[in-house]
Amino acid sequence: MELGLSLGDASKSSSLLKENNSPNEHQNQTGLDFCMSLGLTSNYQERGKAHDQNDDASASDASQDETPLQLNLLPLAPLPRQISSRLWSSDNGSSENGSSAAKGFDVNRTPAAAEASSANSKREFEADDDNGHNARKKLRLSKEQSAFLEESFKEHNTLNPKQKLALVKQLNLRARQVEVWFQNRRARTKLKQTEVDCEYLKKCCETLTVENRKLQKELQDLRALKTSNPFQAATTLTMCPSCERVASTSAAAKVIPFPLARPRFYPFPNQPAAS
DNA sequence: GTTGTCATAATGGTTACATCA
DNA sequence: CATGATGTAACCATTATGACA
Repeated sequence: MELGLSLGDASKSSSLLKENNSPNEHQNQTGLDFCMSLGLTSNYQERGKAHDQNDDASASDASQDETPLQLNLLPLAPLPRQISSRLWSSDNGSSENGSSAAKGFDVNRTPAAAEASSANSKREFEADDDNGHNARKKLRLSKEQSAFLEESFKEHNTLNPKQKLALVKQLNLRARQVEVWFQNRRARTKLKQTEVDCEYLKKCCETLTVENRKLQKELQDLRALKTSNPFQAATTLTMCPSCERVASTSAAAKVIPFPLARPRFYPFPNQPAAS
């Protein structure tokens, strides 16, 4: 069974339903037109969020045998997103009490399984609570699924359509789920990397602060030296050949004759590098 | 049983790119 | 060829859910 929803223009919905098998069906988003299918056909995978349907490999094999049921919603009918989320956690027939906790659309089920269970469902659009609201259903991937995705992610952190399809088949998930998983996984990687970078920069900052203090101190000493003895000060400066920094620690204590002061550059090519 | 926190699945919006008229 | 419309996929920020302490 397929259920077509039309917002605003019923005639458009009819045409949509006829084209329901088109992989581009969801693209008809202009205006108030809104179409969805659910329940008993192989495109059980609902998705009120129309554009998701494109990601679903199974969406294109919707059965053509069923006569679509078309609803024309009244102005106060739920918004598409609400409908969408309702579908996500629609009653799968496993519970009679109607509590939202007991309900839920098992997104891990195969299309066949979903079809079988939804065959008992007559309440796909019933409100889950008094307000007519419903929460989206969040699945937890099994350990095996997660591990497999993780392995796949190690090999390539982005998916091409072929790889995606392979994972979809292997893990029995929807394409959108695989896609979202990779998306979120990339986000986690990026976040982790950002944290590492942040830590590294923090360390750099600390090092530079210490370095800066040292240099400030050196500068202070040099200035003090210069004011106390301007002639000697010039001759006591030494330059580290590696970092090209002026050392002034003992400069104030004794005067080093100019020729003995370290040259800025070693004049001979074979001269060992400064340690 | 309730509450707070955390990990993460899912959503909606935006953008870039390809294709077509 | 240039251009606008449209479709598609990827990314991002954010939300919401489920598990657990």
